[in-house]
Amino acid sequence: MARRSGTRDTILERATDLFGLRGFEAVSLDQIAADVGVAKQTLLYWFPSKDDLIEQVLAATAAELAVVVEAAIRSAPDDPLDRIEAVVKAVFRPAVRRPALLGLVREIGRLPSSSSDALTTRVQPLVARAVQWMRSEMDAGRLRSGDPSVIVALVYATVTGIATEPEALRAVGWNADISGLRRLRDELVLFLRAALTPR
Amino acid sequence: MARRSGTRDTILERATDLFGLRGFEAVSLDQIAADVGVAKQTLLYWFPSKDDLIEQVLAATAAELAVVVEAAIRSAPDDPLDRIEAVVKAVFRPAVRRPALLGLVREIGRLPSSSSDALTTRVQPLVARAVQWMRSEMDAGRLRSGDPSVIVALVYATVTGIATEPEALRAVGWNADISGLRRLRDELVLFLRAALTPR
DNA sequence: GGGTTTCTCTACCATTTGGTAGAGAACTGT
DNA sequence: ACAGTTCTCTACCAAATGGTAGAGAAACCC
Repeated sequence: MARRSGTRDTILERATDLFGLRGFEAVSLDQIAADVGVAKQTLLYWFPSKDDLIEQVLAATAAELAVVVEAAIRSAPDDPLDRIEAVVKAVFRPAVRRPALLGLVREIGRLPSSSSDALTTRVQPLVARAVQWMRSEMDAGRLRSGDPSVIVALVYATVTGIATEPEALRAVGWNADISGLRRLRDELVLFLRAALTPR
Repeated sequence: MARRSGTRDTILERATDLFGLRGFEAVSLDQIAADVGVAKQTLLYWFPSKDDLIEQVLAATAAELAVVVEAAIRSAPDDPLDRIEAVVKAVFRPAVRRPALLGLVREIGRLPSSSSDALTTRVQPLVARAVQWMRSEMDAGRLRSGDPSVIVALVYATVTGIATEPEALRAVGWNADISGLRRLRDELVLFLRAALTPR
């Protein structure tokens, strides 16, 4: 049953980018096939239907993001504020390198929830852990008190908003090159520090 | 040349919601027509093409958002931090009432820029003014120093991220009801206060 | 070498897409 | 009452959509 060609992986990768950048419904199988350089029916050999392809793309993306975040958590420093900074920067890294990844997350709301279960079940525990950790740090007085789940949601919304809307951000007079993304990321970290440093 | 029926306005309104919630390419003229309760060709009577409809939707949305923001600026208090809070809350209001409005903004990046000129040219000056104002307040020492354009972009990304991704936010364990949105908004305002209060 | 599995292809299909042509109501000003 | 405009409709079209059927290479195991 071992795969002998890389076609499947290539399809997954290109589909991830196209879906993330333009949306599931807006990208046709023909377009993905042309992008990969293969016949549409080759896609349908590897993935029985477009819905299945979407599901696999989400599953692969969830796995990839989870690995990055887990690694960042494992190697992060102990000081709560440094730790937050490290993890936020880690989340930003794939988003900067490959905005389509977070563009996918944005697309979830447009799907029947069953298709996004793979991603949701992968991301939820990480977030739950983050919220729990933050609450305990707050109780211990090492972070200023607040509602951890709201803070996490806020960071999440910011990161996805930044990562997926470079064009729209240009509409507010901001330049979406790499250095611009870095400045945004650093400003976000400063915000978090200012808001969470214990008084 | 006066309009005798409200059909055109109804089409614009419904199309705004559908486009904002599901994306331009994902929504067909047939679907909009069915939603409005009219034949597809009635749409094409009022708007010569789908592209034209999109353009008109964006123009109307830009006008609507600009009015809200301008009114908020005009009646906002003088203290810089209070002023920021008032404007942010004003921007949030239509987003909360009608998330599709900001969903539209998110769609801009997927359009040929000519189609979004109407929105861009309407929003840009407002943002430019905000940045200029913030810089002068920083110079006067009434706000902590920073890069105003980055801060504005950050707020913008947060608001659109929150307003357009209730489903995705649920994936990170956050509840997207009205009170949840209010809590997020209030937390954002707290962040801004903490980050911008002069030391 | 022969049979099986892996992999990609051409040919085709029903449905949906954005859009055209043009008929016919219904309201308007005179 | 009548001419012109405003407004919505049915009927149709070429192209693109997701998907099926099945043929033909190429690599694998024996």
